[in-house]
Amino acid sequence: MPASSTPLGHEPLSQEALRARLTAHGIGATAQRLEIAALVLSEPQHVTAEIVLSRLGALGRRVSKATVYNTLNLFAARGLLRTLAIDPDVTWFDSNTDAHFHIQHVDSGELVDLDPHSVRLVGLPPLPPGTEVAGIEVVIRVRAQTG
Amino acid sequence: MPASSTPLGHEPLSQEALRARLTAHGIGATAQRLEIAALVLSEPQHVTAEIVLSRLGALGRRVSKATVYNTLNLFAARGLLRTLAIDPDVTWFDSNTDAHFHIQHVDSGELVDLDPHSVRLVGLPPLPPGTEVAGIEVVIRVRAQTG
DNA sequence: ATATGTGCAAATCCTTTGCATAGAA
DNA sequence: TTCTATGCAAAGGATTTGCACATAT
Repeated sequence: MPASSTPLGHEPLSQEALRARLTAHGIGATAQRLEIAALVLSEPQHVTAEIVLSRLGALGRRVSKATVYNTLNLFAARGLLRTLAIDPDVTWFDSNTDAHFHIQHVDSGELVDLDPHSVRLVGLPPLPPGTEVAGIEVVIRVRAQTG
Repeated sequence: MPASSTPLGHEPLSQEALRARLTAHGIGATAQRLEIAALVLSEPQHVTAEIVLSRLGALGRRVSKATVYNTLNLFAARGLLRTLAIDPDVTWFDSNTDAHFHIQHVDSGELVDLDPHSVRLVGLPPLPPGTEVAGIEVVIRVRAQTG
């Protein structure tokens, strides 16, 4: 576990800081990974592989789709990102790894963080014997008001 | 599956009752739909298209994969089932349409209802303006205890 | 008859994978 | 070197779709 370079972990990060962050997580700092890290880790956000790919394209950086998927999955495995398994259509990656919940617009798929202080999960559910919590996800799906 | 309780609409259903239920929801009562309804609506449970397909096969009923998907989606659209969009690998359909949350085993994918009385969501999240709640999903993912 | 539903196969879409090449230690 | 990462295209798996045939009212 790192915790060395960035207190909150989401300040605009220098190339050096990014490299240190990857290294601290046991991730080799390649050009492509640094590009993706710069896009994704600089501030809390929700991204899909497709989004990362298009942003890279907009910046003129050419990174293959396979590498984007590999990198996002690697970051998630090493704790730099959190995988959100709440959308059947696409895998979302969250650069905010703190415990928090989400609002999703069902029409656009867009995700928004839920204010951690506004909603709370109360009560200890009886877990199946021999199991432990791997993660908790709360999604409030919203749509445009009808009528 | 021990039916310790019997939520609304989950009594063992006769062919007549099933037909009436479909008709009441504006669904034409075809042979295939009745087969699937008998399997799925008779008691609260979580199923995937694949599960329904294999159960039908085990009973010697031949229903095409396309029809199983069409039927489950139709049932969900008409309110007989609830779609659970919490598993990136597969779409789960829940024949318990009452508000409740879930525990999922990350290894097997298996879903279990969370006792509605043990866990509660507290606090009103500020919804994006012009939106209304379409649904709320809470998933507690568990895994086999390590160590 | 006339509108609907079913089944098969092909098509889609997201994601992963195999393998040859390129880069880093 | 020697190990690891990248890129391309193909593979994979769940779900949808087009269309001809069958069914129901």
